[in-house]
Amino acid sequence: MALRFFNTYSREIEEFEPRDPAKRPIRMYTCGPTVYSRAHIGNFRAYIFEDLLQRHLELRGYKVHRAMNITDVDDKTIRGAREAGVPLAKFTEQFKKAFFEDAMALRIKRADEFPCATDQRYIDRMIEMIRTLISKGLAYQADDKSVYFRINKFPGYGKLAHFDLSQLQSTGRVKHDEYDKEHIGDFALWKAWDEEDGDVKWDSPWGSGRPGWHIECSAMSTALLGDQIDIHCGGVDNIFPHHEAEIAQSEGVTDKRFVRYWLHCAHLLVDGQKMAKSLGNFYTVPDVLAKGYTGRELRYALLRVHYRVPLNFTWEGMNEARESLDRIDEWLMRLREVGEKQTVKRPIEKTELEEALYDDLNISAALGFLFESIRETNRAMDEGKLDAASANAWLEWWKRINSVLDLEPEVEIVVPPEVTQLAKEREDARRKKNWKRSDELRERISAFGWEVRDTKEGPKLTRRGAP
RNA sequence: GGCGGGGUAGCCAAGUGGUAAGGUCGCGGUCUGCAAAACCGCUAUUCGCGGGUUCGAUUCCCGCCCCCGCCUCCA
Repeated sequence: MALRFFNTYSREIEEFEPRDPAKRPIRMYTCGPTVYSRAHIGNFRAYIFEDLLQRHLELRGYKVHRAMNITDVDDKTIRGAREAGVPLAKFTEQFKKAFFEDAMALRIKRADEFPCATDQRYIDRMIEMIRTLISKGLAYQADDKSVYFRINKFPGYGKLAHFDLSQLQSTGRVKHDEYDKEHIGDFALWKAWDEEDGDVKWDSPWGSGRPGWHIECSAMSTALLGDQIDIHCGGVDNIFPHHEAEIAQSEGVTDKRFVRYWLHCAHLLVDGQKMAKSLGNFYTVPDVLAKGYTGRELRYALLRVHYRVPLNFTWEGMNEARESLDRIDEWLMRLREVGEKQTVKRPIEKTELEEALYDDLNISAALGFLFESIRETNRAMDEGKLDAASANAWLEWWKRINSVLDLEPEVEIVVPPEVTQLAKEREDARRKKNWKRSDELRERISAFGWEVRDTKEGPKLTRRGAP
């Protein structure tokens, strides 16, 4: 079955054909965080989508080489550092660290490369690219000493966003220096130093300054992945201007098609509104963990809705995530019990879940199949009709599936001695049919976060909301 | 104004030209001392609204309404 993705460029679902699948890995570039504050869970929705995409490609047998940039110089990082009274690098360091912590909590696979915009290697490359753009007439230095991209000289500008440049309206979000630019839509490649930048500056043929926002991605992606990359992802808000500008810069320099497939993730909403720092309606990963949820639960909550559909974040949704995961956990435990005695392992031949993902990562259909399978195998186990070999076959299947979803609970959690002791006392009480004491002890066990279940094989302790 | 995304049960959410997956919640049942877990049953005569095409539309076409996003440094 063919792998298909919705390409923002064409606005159509297209069959995925990597540029050169035989000779080299798929080249994937994903827009990463701007490290001026801790990323919020809306940012992480995009990173989880990219994680799902990469893992799914790998399950399919592709090798993936992925780069994720870290923007560690821009207006906001400079302002933050100034306000904190620390050097830029020191200011951004804490948020880089936080980003990796949060990504790990959400089980996001590390990219192969995490280039930083302030790396001299990339600054040099940006300067080189800007030089080329100027020599081709695609860029110019204005009176304010900054260098701008001349969008009127690049005919394709606006094609990704499907914008007609004459229709552009200012939202007032960004201050325009209209006197200096030839066209209001011209964007900065190199920003001339000004006082507010303090000691944040690099030398260039156009004087001291710093890179514009978009050029870093063009420089780092082409430096690490080559002139032409297979997949480029980000949030929908990056379509314009950021990715549009990247196309203009990269293709302006190389004269080659920059990206084959543009994939964009819809926003995470709160109360029906986009989650954003500027609106103040955001949660960070630690905020969610502080409410008692695990990274795994948040991962599930952000993963379970198709990436192109806006997802409204709610605590009710977090609870649904918890309950759904508990269902999966219970199922795995039962399968392991049934499969224990049998060692021959061969996955069950079920491809529905993977096929759902082939269809533009249809995660909802995929999870639908997972839960249907869970119900069917649970029924078979209830009836004693699932043999050890089949249980193991399902476990092997799950192992494959879980390499994409990564939703399995952490290693077996050891039951604390206090809980074991309470469970023992409860069994004594139950033997004496002292139900009142038995129920009290169940309550006390529950207070430790554990649940005791009386099964035919005796009492069993399980942990609710496992990490 | 331009360009997108979305509107399917209390909530979340797939899907198809032939009469609606799954999750969660709720109710009833089996099991249990009682529970829990699991399973069984019930829960949208209906897919934003109005037309059209069709034997048949939630699905295709036209018009309209509502929500969200982007329109030059937001994932």
